[in-house]
Amino acid sequence: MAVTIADIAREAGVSIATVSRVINNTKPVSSDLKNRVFDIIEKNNFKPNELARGLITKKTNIIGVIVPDISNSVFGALIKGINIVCSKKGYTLMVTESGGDINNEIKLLDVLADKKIDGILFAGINVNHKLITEMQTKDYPVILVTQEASDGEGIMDTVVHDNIKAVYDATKFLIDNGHKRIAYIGGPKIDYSSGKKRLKGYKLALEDAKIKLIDSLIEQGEFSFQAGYLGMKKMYEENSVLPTAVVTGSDIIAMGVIQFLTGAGVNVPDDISVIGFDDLEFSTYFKPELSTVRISYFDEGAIAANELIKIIDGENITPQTHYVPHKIIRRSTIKNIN
Amino acid sequence: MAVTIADIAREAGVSIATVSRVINNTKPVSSDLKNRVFDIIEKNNFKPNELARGLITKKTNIIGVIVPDISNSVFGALIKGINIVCSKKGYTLMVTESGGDINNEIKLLDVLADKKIDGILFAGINVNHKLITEMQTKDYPVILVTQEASDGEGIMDTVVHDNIKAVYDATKFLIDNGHKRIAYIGGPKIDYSSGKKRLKGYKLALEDAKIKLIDSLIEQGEFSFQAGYLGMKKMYEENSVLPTAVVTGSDIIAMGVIQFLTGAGVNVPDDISVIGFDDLEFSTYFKPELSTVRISYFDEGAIAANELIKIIDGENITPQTHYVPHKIIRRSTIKNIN
DNA sequence: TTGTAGGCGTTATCAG
DNA sequence: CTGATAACGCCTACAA
Repeated sequence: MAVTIADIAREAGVSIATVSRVINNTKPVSSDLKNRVFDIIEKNNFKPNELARGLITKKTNIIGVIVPDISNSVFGALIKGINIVCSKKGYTLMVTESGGDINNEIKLLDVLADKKIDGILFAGINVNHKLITEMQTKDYPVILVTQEASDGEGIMDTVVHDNIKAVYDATKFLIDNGHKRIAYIGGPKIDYSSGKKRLKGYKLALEDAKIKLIDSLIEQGEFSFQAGYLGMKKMYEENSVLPTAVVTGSDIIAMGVIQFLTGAGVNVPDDISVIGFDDLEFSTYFKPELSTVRISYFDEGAIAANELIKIIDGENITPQTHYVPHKIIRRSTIKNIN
Repeated sequence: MAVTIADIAREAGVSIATVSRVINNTKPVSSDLKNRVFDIIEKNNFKPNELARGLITKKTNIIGVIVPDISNSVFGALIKGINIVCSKKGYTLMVTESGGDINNEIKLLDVLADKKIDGILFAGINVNHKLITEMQTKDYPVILVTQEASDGEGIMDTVVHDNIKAVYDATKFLIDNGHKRIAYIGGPKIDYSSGKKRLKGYKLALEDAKIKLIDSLIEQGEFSFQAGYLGMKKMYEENSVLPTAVVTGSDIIAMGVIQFLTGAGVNVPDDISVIGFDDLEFSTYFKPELSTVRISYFDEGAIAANELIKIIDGENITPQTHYVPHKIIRRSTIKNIN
């Protein structure tokens, strides 16, 4: 049986209340008494039971995290960023995986609630009205990371990168390098921020450059190597005139694209330029080294965690969307054809 | 204020005890009463407070995880495996990151204890006597994953791959392909399972094949691309006769090795064969496609989680080391020179 | 500055 | 089968 506050009180010859006060420094206690109690606590290696404490204070110092895929390096970086600030501020992480399925996400919202977490950092695929309503009925704060709400944007506090702008910049970068026939191979349509918004950025950039959109140069699928490979294959087979460049929804997709191209005897970047998205560690090791849009998921996690903790601490914050800057990284997969 | 068991009892016109019984199905309750209570619970969406419950039952259904690096894909896969079985069995994961630092690990052992987790899955770098002693004084079970104890092996329940055998097999594979001058570039010496043991496997294989060990063909450093690059560079510069093959401690190291070799005009695998370790997703996308030793960290996590839950459930298990099988994967970086 | 006692939401023991 | 009631370990008015 672990030592309790009562044991300490007894040994120190004081009341439980007094011990509690010195532990929490919540009310003045004479310094000699304080020292005596501290010594006894130290000696017995006493640690207050956090369950009992949480029962009263309604605080557990646990923060819940919901991500679609724990083993995906994007979310790995995100969680690392979250953990860095949380652990520093005395919070422990409860990490869960949703598979991106909304019913699962709703379930996890409850599982974590049952665990009495102080707040949640939520990375979803499509944070729609239903999900938001669900979140708002909870008695803990939740912050969106990596993904903004697809419905009623601005209602939820959010930390993301500007997906539209990021892909806009990527596309613009290719245009500035002389490309006009630019394809897009990106993530799924259901994925609001990473699917829809990125596509939008692509379209906007073409529009601003007065380049006509060509439907057969747009493919949407999974965020996978295979999807990139197959998407490029389809495009290759269905277009008599190939694009000179392709914007992709992720580095993994880009790798699949390049894999197909190389296999088909199309040289990257001599024949076709390719730009990725995310800037995974491996993108540097890939051959040819992948040009991409660097996103700091680590930073997003850290900022979101900070924001959440502020709210937990009672700071009155009006919901807003924080944008973490991105950066175009030029490596070896883009050719200037001006 | 959330609804409590008292509210349910009142509305159902029964005692709190009765409600508790129908919830936990711990003692017979007349079926009509049971139904009435269930209905009211349903209607009010009542969920027992897990803190209060845990206070009494000494069970939280939380499992703690300690890994050196959350964003490392190896541990990503491990955690995913752990989570799959834990979530299925009603456990939630508390994930922490140690940086591989022993003092940090000891601290986390306490942080998690304070959270009243039911048990811990521990992935360390060097699980020495001090750490084991620390673990054994805790009042919760801990299972080692990915790493066996460096001191007093067999004392702790452990789930790992056989590092010695795995690298032995890798080295043997090269020998069988006609190689005799085989180098080793692996992880740090402090790392017991992944550093020391893998080196041992290499040495054993050479010994069994009656190949003399050459000190200048052995490099130990970090598990990083850079370490692989620099290790190979050093070896390249210090040996007049290059090896015909190199065994590495990880895929990342192997990639660094190949990067240097390629840059130095040495062709892989025509001039030098290389074999990695882990089989990361990216090893297939790498050029040339990396031959490697496949380890299923996912399985290790799943098995370890299962084992831990058994212990938590009171099954009396004698500590043992479970080995998860590995597999040599031949791709494009090994040449048969027989 | 310190102590008493009630309560947080459950489970578990003991009667009936 | 069902109901009081004492824990579980701690915090926090309220008194003193």
